[in-house]
Formats: sequence, C-alpha cells, structure tokens
Amino acid sequence: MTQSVPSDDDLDTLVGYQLQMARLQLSEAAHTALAPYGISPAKVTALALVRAQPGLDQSALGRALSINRASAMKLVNLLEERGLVERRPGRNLRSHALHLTIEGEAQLRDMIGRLRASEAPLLATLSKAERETLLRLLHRLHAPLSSD
Amino acid sequence: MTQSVPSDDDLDTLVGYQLQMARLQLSEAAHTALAPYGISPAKVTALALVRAQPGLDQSALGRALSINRASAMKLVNLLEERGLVERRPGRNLRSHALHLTIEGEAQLRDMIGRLRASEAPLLATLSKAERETLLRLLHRLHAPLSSD
DNA sequence: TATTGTTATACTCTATAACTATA
DNA sequence: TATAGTTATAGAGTATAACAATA
Repeated sequence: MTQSVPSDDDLDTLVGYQLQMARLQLSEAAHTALAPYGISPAKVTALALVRAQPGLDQSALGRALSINRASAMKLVNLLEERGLVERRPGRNLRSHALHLTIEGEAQLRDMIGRLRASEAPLLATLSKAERETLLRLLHRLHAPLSSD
Repeated sequence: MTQSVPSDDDLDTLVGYQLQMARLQLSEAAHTALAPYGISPAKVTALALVRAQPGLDQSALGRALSINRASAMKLVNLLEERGLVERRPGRNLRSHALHLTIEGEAQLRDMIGRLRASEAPLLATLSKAERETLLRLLHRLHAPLSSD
C-alpha cells in the first residue's frame, strides 16, 4: 500500500491519459459485444448520429465524428452496403440526406443494448451515483455548451 | 432548452460512448501539443510505463498497452531509434530490459508538461473539485484493484 | 469562390502467422 | 512445452490531394 505523491510530471493526473486507459478497459468488451454484427463502436456512433439528426449530410456526419469528408464517404459506403443507412436526395443537388433504414433502426437498438450489457460488469466497481456523476462530467467535457 | 428523457437505447448513457467523445475533444489539442516531438500520446504513455517500471520487457509493455508483442516491437524500435529508450540485457537471454535514456527522461518530462498545458483550457468547464472527482472515478474504472 | 461528393494514394496502428532462440 | 523476440504480411481507419458538380 503505497502513498501516491502527485507530481507535475505524473501521467496519472492527466485527464486525457485516464480517459484513454478507461476506454481501453471497456473497448475489448465492446468489440466482443458487437462481434455478431462485425461492426465497430465508432460505426454505432455514426448510426446513432444519423438517427438523432435524420437527413444530415456526409460532411456534417464527418465533422461530428472528427473525421474528414473522404473518411466519412468510406464509412457511409460501408453502412449503405450493409443496408443500415440510405442516401436520399438532399437539400440541394450536391448533398445527400442520410437516413437509417428500417433494418438500421432495429439493428441499432440491439447494438446499443449489447453495448450497455457489455459494460455493466466493468462498471460494477462504481456505485449508481458514481456512474451518474461520471456520465455527467464526461458529457460536460465534450458538450460544454449543452444546457441539459 | 430540451428536457432529456433517458432511454434504454440512448447512446448518451453509455460510459464507453461518453469516454470516446470526451477523448476526441482532448486528442486534437494533445497532438498539437506534441507536434514539436512528432510523437503520439500513446507513445508518451509507453515512455511513462518504462519510467514507472524500469527494466520491464517488451511483452509486458505490450500487455500494459493492450497491444501484442509484434506491435510492441515496432513501438520500441521507434522509441529506440529516437534515443528515448534503450534495450539492455534482461533477466535472461531471451528478454530485453527496457530503460529510458537520459534524453528520454528529459523529453518525457517536457512532453507531459505540454500535455498538461494543452488540456487545461478544455477542462475549464469543470471546477477543481469536479476535475479531481473525474480523475478518481476514471482511475477506479481502469485500475479497480489499486488501493491508493 | 466555397462547398459536397468522389476517387486515388499513402500513412499509422494493430493483428496474424510463422520462425528462432531460450526457458 | 511455453515464452520472448523478430519478421513479413494484411487489414482498419484516417489523411491529403486532386477533380467534378453545384451553391
């Protein structure tokens, strides 16, 4: 049982480091949970964004995911090939409006359920109140302007 | 101002999702902060692990970073080429003991300082107490057996 | 001029598989 | 037999650069 002495060059007090370590802890379980769909957690995020903002275009999707247009293009191609997303005529002649298919809606719900079940045992180390605090603080970190 | 209604198929209440979104928020600043060194945050983590556990071998480093032996090999090759890490004779004839060089020690301290400065403005949305709570909860998530 | 989609190409990170040497 | 290092190869994810069509 050692007494930790926080220091200025200590990695443990960097939020970015702790985020990455915690994410590693959950990511293996997440990939396993999604194995039946052969899809990555990041693609589930993309599907959820399309569901939350039906009709958004590829460039907007890319910006929300912090990837560029070309990468968003490849992502949408894959999701469309699998029948989860469709490109409809957009606001104007050069953009596409992205929408989930019926199949995409159904699969997304199941994927999210699997993800939730996969992280439950790893969160057992925290109380319900602590889990809620963690979610709230993380949310404020990436959505500082959100009011809810 | 919308009232959020938490639902079972809501991505916002997945810890893994919130971790990834918060990490994205910090990662651009982190890469910029490390640009003078042309090194990624993950490599800084590797250096910090070697500093914390001098003499550990490549396989152990890989396990700590959740990457396999072959990937750890390439990582150590790069860090050695840059003169930050050295391979010394290990416990036995088939393993190497990894150590930071003097230059590695110095650069690591500066890298961590840069990372700390880079995340400060992004953490301004949280109070000091909230930042400490966040660090503590994240730490417990990935180090559930740690006693300090 | 600026934006959207598209394509081609390249880079980073990681994995798998196979091999050698050592334990 | 099992483990540590090594090498070659492949896949995922992303970026840059260039172009066409449209705003």
